[in-house]
Amino acid sequence: MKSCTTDAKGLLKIEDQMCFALYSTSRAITKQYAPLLAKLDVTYPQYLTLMVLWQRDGILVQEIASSLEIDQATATPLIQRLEKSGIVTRQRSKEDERKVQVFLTAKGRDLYKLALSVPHDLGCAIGVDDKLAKKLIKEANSIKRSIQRIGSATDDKDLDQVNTG
Amino acid sequence: MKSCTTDAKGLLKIEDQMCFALYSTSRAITKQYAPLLAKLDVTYPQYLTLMVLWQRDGILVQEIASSLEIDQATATPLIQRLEKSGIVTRQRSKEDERKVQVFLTAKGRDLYKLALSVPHDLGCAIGVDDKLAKKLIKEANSIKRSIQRIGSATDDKDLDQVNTG
DNA sequence: TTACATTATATAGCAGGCTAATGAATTGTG
DNA sequence: CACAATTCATTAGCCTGCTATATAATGTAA
Repeated sequence: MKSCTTDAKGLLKIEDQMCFALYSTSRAITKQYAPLLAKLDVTYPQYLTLMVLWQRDGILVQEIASSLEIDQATATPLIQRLEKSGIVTRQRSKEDERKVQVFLTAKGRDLYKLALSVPHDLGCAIGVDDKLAKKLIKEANSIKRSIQRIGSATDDKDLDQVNTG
Repeated sequence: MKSCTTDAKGLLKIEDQMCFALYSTSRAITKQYAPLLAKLDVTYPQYLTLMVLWQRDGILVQEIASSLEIDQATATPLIQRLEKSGIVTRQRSKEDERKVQVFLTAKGRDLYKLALSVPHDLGCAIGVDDKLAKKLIKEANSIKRSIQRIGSATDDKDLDQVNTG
């Protein structure tokens, strides 16, 4: 009788896990980005970094990290690689020497024109209609808000739960 | 006039990107898993691997890879780390020496009992109701299907698109 | 049966991700 | 002012992920 050490009842199935659905789908889409971003010679996280810089050039390492919702220690080498590619430059702030500002180079600014076709091309590659995309963004954001809400509730008292795995 | 090299019109904003929403949300949830899985002394991908093995012990490396929707070259070292932790054993198949079967050890089987509380505890940590979770799984799966559909359509002729970024 | 393709796994090299620890600059406080 | 705490960035060490390549076993065709 192995019923205690195997999942005969199917209580822990990978295809029922919300996190797995998001994790595998985001990787599937990222894989579709790859050939498009290859034309700009950047990776997906580097592309996200550029998006932020095209909005606000000269922002700090920490601001890029929080925009991408990644750790600062992940952002530093990411930006260093962009610097090595000649897409950005880094420069210590004069007012506060702890801070490092990230600036687009001419090459980095020029990539913007190439990037403009990426969303359209990706739409072709994944064939997802705009309505579903917007709905998913909304739902994903509501999950992140919920996590933040619970996480900040140091006094976690009456938090009831469900099996959302 | 920098309007050609910066995104004044907001055409490429990170918060409008569906892929970013999935990518950042999946990492946010994975971070909530970490303390729960620390009790089993496994990572999230290792936990997914265990889920598959609790369903079908003794399956091949390639079967684990396809279940997790990761590359086979990612699966091998993942399984090797589980082996080093004493959670699984690997063994060349007798009938076909190319194949490697992965078996749970007693320790690996025992972890199942501990894992049973993970979905509940994660629900507490992220506070997402079951209905939303199921909806997201469905939507994510429909995206993956759409990608497969287009990807397999070598004769991609009349595929119209949208900006789903 | 030799030759060639295919299959299954493993390895190498690179780019993220994370936590933890380090270092340098700034801020806050007694 | 001095010293502690904080802040910002970097580095180190680990675990994913990927592509490309290698290696061995199997399948297939001439």
